[in-house]
Amino acid sequence: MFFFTRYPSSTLLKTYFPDVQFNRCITSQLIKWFSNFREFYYIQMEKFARQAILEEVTDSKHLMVSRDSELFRALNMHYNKGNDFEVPDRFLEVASMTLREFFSAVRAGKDSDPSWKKPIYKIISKLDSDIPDVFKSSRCLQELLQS
DNA sequence: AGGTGTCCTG
DNA sequence: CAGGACACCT
Repeated sequence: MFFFTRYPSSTLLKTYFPDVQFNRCITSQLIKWFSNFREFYYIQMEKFARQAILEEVTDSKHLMVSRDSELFRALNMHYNKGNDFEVPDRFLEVASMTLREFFSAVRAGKDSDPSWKKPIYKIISKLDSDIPDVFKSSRCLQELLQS
């Protein structure tokens, strides 16, 4: 689901787990998961952005996340270990945008500001997509089991 | 006060 | 990932 939405609301999550009785604990745990997912995501982005700068990449236009890039491998291994899901193109676009944001921010020296990542987070939070209905837990589990 | 997000830690 | 502290918002 993270491939589609990085900042899901609790209400959205609830609609995707219709067979789960949500309480404060379960809800906050799910929210926590996505928070952890984001942390990993942004850490990777910063790492590869800084690496690109060290490699003296100049044009951020050529900076993108493709399915055969190292960054994609790291992300896919983390969120989709068994390759159970086909990663949507939209995610690659968002990832590429994130990478470029980090790249230009670091290159501009904005990382001296303690809260330099906040603006990037805000941009990325606007890029969430809808989650396909296939992910609604019951059906999703069935498909995983038969594959 | 309770929900949410981040940072830091293990 | 989970736990906990902390800030921010409602």
